Amino acid sequence: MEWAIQDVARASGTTSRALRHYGAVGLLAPSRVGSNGYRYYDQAALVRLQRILLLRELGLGLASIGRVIDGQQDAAAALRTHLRLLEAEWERLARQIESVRTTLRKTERGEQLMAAEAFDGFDHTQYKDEVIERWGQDAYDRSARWWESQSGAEKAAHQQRHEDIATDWGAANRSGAPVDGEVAQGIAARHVDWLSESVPPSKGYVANIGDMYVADPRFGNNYDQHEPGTAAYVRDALKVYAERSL
Amino acid sequence: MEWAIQDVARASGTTSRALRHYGAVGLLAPSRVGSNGYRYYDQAALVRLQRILLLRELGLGLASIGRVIDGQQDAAAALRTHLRLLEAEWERLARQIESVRTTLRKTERGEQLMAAEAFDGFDHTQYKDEVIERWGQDAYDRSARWWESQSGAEKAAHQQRHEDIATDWGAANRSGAPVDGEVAQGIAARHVDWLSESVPPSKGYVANIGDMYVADPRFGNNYDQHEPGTAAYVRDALKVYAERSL
DNA sequence: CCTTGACCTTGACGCCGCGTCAACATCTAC
DNA sequence: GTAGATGTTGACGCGGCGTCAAGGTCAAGG
Repeated sequence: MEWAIQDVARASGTTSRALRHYGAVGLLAPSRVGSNGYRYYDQAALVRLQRILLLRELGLGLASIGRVIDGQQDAAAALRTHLRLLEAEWERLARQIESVRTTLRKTERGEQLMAAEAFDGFDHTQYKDEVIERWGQDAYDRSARWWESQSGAEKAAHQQRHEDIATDWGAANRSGAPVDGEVAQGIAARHVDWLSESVPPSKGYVANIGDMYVADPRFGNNYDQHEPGTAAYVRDALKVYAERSL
Repeated sequence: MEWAIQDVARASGTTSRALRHYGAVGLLAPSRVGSNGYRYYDQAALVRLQRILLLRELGLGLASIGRVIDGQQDAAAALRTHLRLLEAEWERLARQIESVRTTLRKTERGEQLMAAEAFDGFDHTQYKDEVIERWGQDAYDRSARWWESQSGAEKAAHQQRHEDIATDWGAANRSGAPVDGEVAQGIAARHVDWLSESVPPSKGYVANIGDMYVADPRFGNNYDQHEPGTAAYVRDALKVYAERSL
């Protein structure tokens, strides 16, 4: 007993195009191909198709399905792997939905949160892992809570202050002012003051954050863009400031 | 102040490839292009980029982002539409995850649910609308509940019984046995008995279901594949049986 | 001046699972 | 014979870039 492609498609709830596709990728070959090129499927092919469609409904990719069906991979193992992927995606979606809801609420309240919050290289979510690794979970949590509590305008102001400080760092470096001189130490004081808006800065924190500016170009560029080598200059000036004044 | 593409990429947490892509699709043009073809971005471009990335993090497509940013579409409206999509997808994923978990449990218990539950052309979900239209909502609900309550093995057995009956219908038709004769009516009795597994068959139901076998090839093929014209044969035999015995 | 290495360009394919024409051959029924 | 349903292969499209490929440009150092 055999069926034409359209019969199979209707019986299985898929399409003839999909069946041809499965043939093309070597997932399901017709049991017979007529001299006219027509594809015919027998009972065995239907069973195989059914297994394919079952796994596909679960969201597996055609490649995995092929491996499972041909016995090259354990079905349970494939499903477990797949399940983890699905769950991760599901959680990602949940977070995204929350973000959209929040953003929607804010825009409806008329907030212009998409305005001019220029990049500051200190995005409190983007570098989450690094921040936690270096200063611990609480520091991150406090910082994140603080950041979340700010309005768009407050965030923008905060970043503007930093932008000004970075510009001054660049100018100081360009002018050749010594890192332990009055100019540099004055900027360092403002820098620490700026830092204290989000996190109460300890001596060790201030002394070491400069290393990160130098080591990590994602942070350092904020300074080096004004004048090359400024990140290192900032690092040294902050170390001096931490020793002297904290 | 302007920045080279790589600087912008690092500062914004994206890639130069993406920036070129945004340029190519008209989403974000560089503020200046050098005579050497190099792209440079100024503050305004950065602000625009930031809005792009914000919306992209929320999962919006580049096309929508373009419309929103260029003020051709209300941001709130776009976000609401998008939110509905996300929520639908989220629920779909949740259902899929449940399916995978169920399937995984079964395969781990050793059940061969991917085995030979061949298509029967009577899939209780596939033809939902038709079934409801012909026999009403309750009939469908009852049938669906019954079907759902069956295990894989029970479903397979149910379908195997039908497969046997269909084979016999084909043989009876081929042999030329009269539809009101002993052979055909015997098969009709088994057929009705089989039907009663899922739905208590009324006289009218039995008398008319044969019409559907003939009218709808998706159903009729199950019989005609054994011997052409068997669907009509079954229809006639069932009509006689309904009159005489129900 | 030359090299090295980092960075820039355009162009094009790949991914994933088919949907959707297009252009043409074949089967079925009247 | 002819219409209409159904079959074939071939190729593009989708979304958002990643990832070569092949080559031009620039700053720094010898």
